[in-house]
Amino acid sequence: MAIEKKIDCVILGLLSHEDLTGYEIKKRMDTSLKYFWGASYGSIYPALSDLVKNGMAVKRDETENNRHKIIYSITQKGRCHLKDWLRLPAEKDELRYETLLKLFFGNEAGALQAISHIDAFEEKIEKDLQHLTDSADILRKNVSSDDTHKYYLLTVEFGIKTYSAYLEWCREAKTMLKKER
Amino acid sequence: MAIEKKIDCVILGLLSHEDLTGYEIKKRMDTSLKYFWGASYGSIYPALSDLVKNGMAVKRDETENNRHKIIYSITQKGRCHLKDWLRLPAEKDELRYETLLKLFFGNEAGALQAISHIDAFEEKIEKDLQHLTDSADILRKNVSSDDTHKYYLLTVEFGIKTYSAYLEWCREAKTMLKKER
DNA sequence: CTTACCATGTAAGGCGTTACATGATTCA
DNA sequence: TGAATCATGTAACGCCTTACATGGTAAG
Repeated sequence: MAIEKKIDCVILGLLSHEDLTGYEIKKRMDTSLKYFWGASYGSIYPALSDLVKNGMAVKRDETENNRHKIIYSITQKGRCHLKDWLRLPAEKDELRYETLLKLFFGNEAGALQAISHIDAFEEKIEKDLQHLTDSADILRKNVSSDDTHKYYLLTVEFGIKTYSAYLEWCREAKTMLKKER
Repeated sequence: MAIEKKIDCVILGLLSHEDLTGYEIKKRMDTSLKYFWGASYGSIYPALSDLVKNGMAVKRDETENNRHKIIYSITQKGRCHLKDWLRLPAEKDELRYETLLKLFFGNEAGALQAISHIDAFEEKIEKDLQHLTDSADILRKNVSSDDTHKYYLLTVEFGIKTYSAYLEWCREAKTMLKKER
């Protein structure tokens, strides 16, 4: 099993904090990680099976108020694997913004349409920024109690910084487009 | 042929400016578009075939100083398709930063390692920012002559804004990590 | 009683990269 | 003469998403 498969490493990373079910892992992806990494059930559950098969994690069945769960824990081998991967330099930081793509070809459609794409983008970013700011407030209160919060906060602050820059750009871009029409 | 296939729309967008060969399209992807969209030959050439098959583009063979080329042009139908796609709201703006992922799990590896990931990230961003700044300077000089430059400049300014924010974050994040060790 | 959430998975198919294969020309 | 660039393509493979399939529980 090579080191490169990202989904495995992400899951191991989450399991290194705490034991989790596949469902809970998905929730983490949709909240804490969603701004810079995503994954669906269709990749999470098979990855969990592989992890167990390769001795990186173990699973146990539990029933809580008649509800069946499969809880995964990281093994020593899994922790080593995670550490090896964390040591390697990041190889791919990539951004795919359809909004920018549409803007790039903006002359084909005109300034009004470009502005409406920017408006939609701005609205989404504003909402997400609010959410990030809330997260940061909560994290700052707990940052001393748990070291994992410190690193989580760092990624949230990355989001806040960049999303604020996006908003600045939105305003300037729209001003430019309105002026030159 | 549905509207959704991105690679087709990107190629049509490029062809809406000028006739191009597959090779030249790849070059555009690696320069003007690389900060927010990427594509390899393995997706470009098949897409070009499909585009011709569907009447969105036409190709012609040419020989320039004994060098064989296949030059593609957009058709009226292709232009309509492009415009239809440009009208639709952008559905996916997504970022996948392995650096942030590794940072998120930073407590497993420690502050020193986190800092070295940030250093690598910072170095790459600084280089790219320089390149973006150079592009912006050139574009600003030509922005009045050609409307397509205006929109190109907008995306470059997006890059400059966000990359500058990244650098600010890098410095703050490192300060935080060094202080708390 | 029905909507939302908890919970686990599979199958088909899409999309794209990497690596390979080939060959000409230009420049040092 | 050898490296870089121009130029076109294919095949294998990997990875992931979407949609489907199933069923329990909590809350309103």
